[in-house]
Amino acid sequence: MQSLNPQQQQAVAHIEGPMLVLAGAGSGKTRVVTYRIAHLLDIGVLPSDILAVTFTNKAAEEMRTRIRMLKSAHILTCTFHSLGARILRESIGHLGYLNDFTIYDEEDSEKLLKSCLEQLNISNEKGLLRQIRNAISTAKNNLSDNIEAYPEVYDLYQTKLRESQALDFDDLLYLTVKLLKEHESVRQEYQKRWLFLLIDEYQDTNAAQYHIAKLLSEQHHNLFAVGDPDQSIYSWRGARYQNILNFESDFPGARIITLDQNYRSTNTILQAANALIQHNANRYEKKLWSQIGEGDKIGIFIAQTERAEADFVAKQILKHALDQHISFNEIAIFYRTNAQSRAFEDALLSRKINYTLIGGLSFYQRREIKDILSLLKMVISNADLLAWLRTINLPKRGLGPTTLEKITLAASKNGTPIFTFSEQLLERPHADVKLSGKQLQGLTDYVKLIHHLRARRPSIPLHELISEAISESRYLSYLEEDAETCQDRKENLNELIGKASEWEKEQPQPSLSRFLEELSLNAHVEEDDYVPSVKLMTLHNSKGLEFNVVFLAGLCEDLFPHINSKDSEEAIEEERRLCYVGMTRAKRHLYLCSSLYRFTWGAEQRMEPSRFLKEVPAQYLQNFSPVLHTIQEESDYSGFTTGDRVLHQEFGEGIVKKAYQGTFGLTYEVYFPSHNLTRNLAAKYAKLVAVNSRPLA
DNA sequence: ACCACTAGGATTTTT
DNA sequence: TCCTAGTGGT
Repeated sequence: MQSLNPQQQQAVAHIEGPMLVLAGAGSGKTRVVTYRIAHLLDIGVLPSDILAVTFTNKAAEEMRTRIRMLKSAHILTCTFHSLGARILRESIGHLGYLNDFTIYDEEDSEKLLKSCLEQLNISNEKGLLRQIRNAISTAKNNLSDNIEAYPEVYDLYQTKLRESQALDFDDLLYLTVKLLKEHESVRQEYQKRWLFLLIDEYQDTNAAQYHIAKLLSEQHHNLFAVGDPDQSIYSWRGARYQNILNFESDFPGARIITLDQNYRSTNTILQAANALIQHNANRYEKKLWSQIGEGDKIGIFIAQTERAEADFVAKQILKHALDQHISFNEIAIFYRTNAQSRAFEDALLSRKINYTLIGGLSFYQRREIKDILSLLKMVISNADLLAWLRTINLPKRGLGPTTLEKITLAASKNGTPIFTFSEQLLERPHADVKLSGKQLQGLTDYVKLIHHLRARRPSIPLHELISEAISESRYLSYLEEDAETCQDRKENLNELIGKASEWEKEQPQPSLSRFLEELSLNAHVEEDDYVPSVKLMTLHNSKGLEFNVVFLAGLCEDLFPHINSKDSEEAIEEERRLCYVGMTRAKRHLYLCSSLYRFTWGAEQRMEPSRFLKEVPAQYLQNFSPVLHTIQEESDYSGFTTGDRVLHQEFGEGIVKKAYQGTFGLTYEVYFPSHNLTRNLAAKYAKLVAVNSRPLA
């Protein structure tokens, strides 16, 4: 307790009733949550009475380990989605579903939706598929069961999900709310199970998540919510930061505590971030402060091209690593869209800097992994249509799209699960499905393969089952058709086997179904820390993390803020919050980078520097850019141009005569009247300071 | 049914 | 620039 400030202490000591902690960036939020859990345990609350819900798997993991550092108890920490999966696994029967449903990820549900469009003869023009997917997702997250456009697609999609005995990600929330709302006994059961409920990142809860929180805490009222409205960045996923502002009225008797002392960043970084977020009209005033001291100025770099931008970042990373002995693990590059990562990967690779790409296409989303996992899904399920479609013709068994459509349609008409239907087809022919001898043989092989794996499942460990699935299906010979990618893919499969056996060792009761469930909800938990590496990620992925050195890249108008957010001030404000989140991840060194030209879709495009650059006052900035005049015209960055007055440590006041790119990077030719001396000074070595008001004598 | 080739569309952000 | 859906030949 003594290591906490008074506000933190109050939050930690809070026991019963609703509480909202408005926790600014870096204000020790995780610490407060973990200490409070420890405190609850100290006063005799059982570990099993406590439920902590976070926003990402990573955050859940982090919280679990932080709690374990304090207490040896096991506290259930999970995301809303995995909480939903857990509840539904136990109780979905009340809604008329079977409880051994499979979970479809984004790719799966998009494929399923695509098949719906095809079946209804609706062509996927102008990203209609995506639009409908978003509409369905939004509807479910807002707890509505219809959409305006193409309701028939929604209906068919739901029907197909049910036929496949599958739930999509949004169902995990939507159906949980439905279950808790409509079945009082079920609701009471879960209200009794968890007497203390903690929710992190409360500003990013959507309607469904909000209702889960409300329903679960209705009896005991012990809801402890933590969040920061300035860090709400998921409105496009239905998040409503208003939830945090309405907390007092939603949960009568709520106490509210604000944490505004920042323990992470230098004052320069905080002031700059504060200044930026001030440009948002819709916000509750809160000013972070810190005792860490002023620290370095924020580096600004406007490159000519995105390549040059990446080069600067790579160079600067090496400089920090070599000069200040900062580990690569303490350095991160953030960008707005995943596609931006490539330039940085190239630059880091060419300098042999280890890096880890966070997010993006994860291991478990790779084709070969999903193929084999789908095969394993068929071991468990008779109904999983997508897993069946994915594996039935791998390797080629003579069953092409036309035949598959006939089979799936007939199975659907029959009301028979797809695999069961396949088995029946072998025994007696079906009027609508005529198969050639070759096709019949192929289908027989497939059914035999699944039967074989099903028979083997009880007697061999999981990782052996996986390698048997690979060998028995002759998957490797299929991979060998593409010589270029074959080696990589084989290695990935080996890694999958390795990961499975590792997982088996850790689990008290390993089973195939648990393994698959964990993977579908926890698709990226990788990351080996053995080799220090620079972390590359989107700004969204950066939430909740901190690094000694942060590069915020691609600060170009239309990229960040993104072009799609231009038509509404609300959306621009969310982009600004995203920028705020990025800046406040930095502990000591922050760089804001941009470029004047950028390759998009193969063509070079002129970009304007982001408005966010101009919203950070020049006094906090230090310009590293080579193209001074361009920048000076366009905004008020620090950095010097001809005519600027500067102060030098040794020579005193001087005037910049020229700025140019020298051997040591940006260089100034400066005249010092008091010494009657002209010197060429490299910007990175001579620490020149701006002299603002006073003219030279 | 499968293969090879081509034209046109794509990039926001995530559980 | 890269990926994928669509086309036409075998």
